[in-house]
Amino acid sequence: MPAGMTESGLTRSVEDYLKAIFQLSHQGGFAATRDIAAVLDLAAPSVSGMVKRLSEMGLIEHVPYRGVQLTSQGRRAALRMIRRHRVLELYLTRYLGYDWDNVHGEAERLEHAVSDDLIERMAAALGDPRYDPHGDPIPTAAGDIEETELVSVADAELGAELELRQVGTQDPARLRYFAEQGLVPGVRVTVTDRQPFDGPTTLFLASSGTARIVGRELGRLLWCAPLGLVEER
Amino acid sequence: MPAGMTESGLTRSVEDYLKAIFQLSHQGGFAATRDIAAVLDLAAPSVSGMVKRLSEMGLIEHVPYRGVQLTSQGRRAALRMIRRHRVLELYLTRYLGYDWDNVHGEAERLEHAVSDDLIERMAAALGDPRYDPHGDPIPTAAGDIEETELVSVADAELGAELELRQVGTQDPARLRYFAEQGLVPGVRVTVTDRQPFDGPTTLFLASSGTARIVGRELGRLLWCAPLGLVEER
DNA sequence: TTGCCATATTAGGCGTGGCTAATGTAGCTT
DNA sequence: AAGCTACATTAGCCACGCCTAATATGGCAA
Repeated sequence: MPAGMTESGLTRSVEDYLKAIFQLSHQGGFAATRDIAAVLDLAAPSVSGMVKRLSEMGLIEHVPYRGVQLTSQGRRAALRMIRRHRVLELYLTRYLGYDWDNVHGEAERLEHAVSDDLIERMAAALGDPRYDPHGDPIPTAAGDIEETELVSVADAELGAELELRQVGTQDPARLRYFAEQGLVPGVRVTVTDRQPFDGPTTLFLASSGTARIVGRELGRLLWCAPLGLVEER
Repeated sequence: MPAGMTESGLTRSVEDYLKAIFQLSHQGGFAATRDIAAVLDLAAPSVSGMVKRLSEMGLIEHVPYRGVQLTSQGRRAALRMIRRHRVLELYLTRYLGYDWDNVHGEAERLEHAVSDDLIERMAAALGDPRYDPHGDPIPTAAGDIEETELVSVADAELGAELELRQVGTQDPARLRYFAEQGLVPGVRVTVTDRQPFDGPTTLFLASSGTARIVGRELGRLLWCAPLGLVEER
């Protein structure tokens, strides 16, 4: 086996591209070259070059000047990386004293180095978890991932009773702020108010009996399920 | 910071070379190009090329046609990698169900990816351990390593009472065999016999009251301290 | 002393994965 | 319909880290 490869037979770079493309083509669409470049912090021509290689490897479909889409093989590899990342985040948080705001970078590097065997040992130690510390679903070892319809706090209807499910950022400062505000996965909130012109949303937290005002930018990071429709998790 | 680098600012390759050179120049001497190549499973010219770079980086001294030696900076970097490797081996063994015969490869890949922070968290969880699962001393975070005079079973004097301290192989088959035979660090043995012409050594195991016959090749892998001079560890 | 042989080095090449500068293309706007 | 602009691609470059083939060196043996 050639050098520079991880257990999957792919390079670290390839693994990072696939993960980025997966996240960008979330709703079935195409991922644009410049968006991939932005996510990975690379120059656009570097992405063009890699796109060519990934496409020759059968991991993506490339429509010139349109963007790329994962093939089923590429999707499988991407989900594998996401499983690794999320299992690592949860393990580090649960057993090694990491917090949800500083665990991302460590998992980002480890996800390329650990064996599948180690990931499964960690998952077993964690009791085959379904969600990572940010509430994101952990794909199964078989490559299935839960897809739930969620609504962001910024878009939720007035009066809606919601359960906060996922916090969609890895920015440490924002995560620390959310934690301070008690805005963590599992919390139940009611949307009591929203200012006009895309203004901030006011939430009532059932548990603490207090209110929170959440601006547009942060509100878009807080993903909720309508209460009442809440399945057990 | 340029790409392809680990937390130390060195590449994976560089880290591997330094570790190999450290282990080869164990007793203060020079490490030869071909020995480095053999340890890392590379062609000799690849090593010549890297030697040039390492030497320009100030990590080694190179005497052409003689070999290389670590500078103090190189030694520090090598000991850091050895600490990482050994802490990882012990952590994986203690907490994630690995055995001493299958933990090496996993640690070998992780040692390049984990942060110093994570290593220190693991070390803390383990109670600042001094020895890895094979009995090898773990360098401190400050870069000090215990140096003990040990004698191999193959060279030990007849009648000597010894404590087995280190098992000097990573070969799974040999390690499993040693474990089956009860030849693990901490065990006390007496050298009761040795066949002539570099023949096998017979050991008496105090704990089980049984004898073991150990051939030359394996005997050289079992490193012992004379009993009586045994400091607490 | 001269060869020979093991070892080391130099020469030249390749794949990966970045970069900048130059060029092409699609789609909106006037 | 023409042109502008944002985006994508191609061209050409570089560092890293490996390789094989060719050459140099040092030490032992005849």
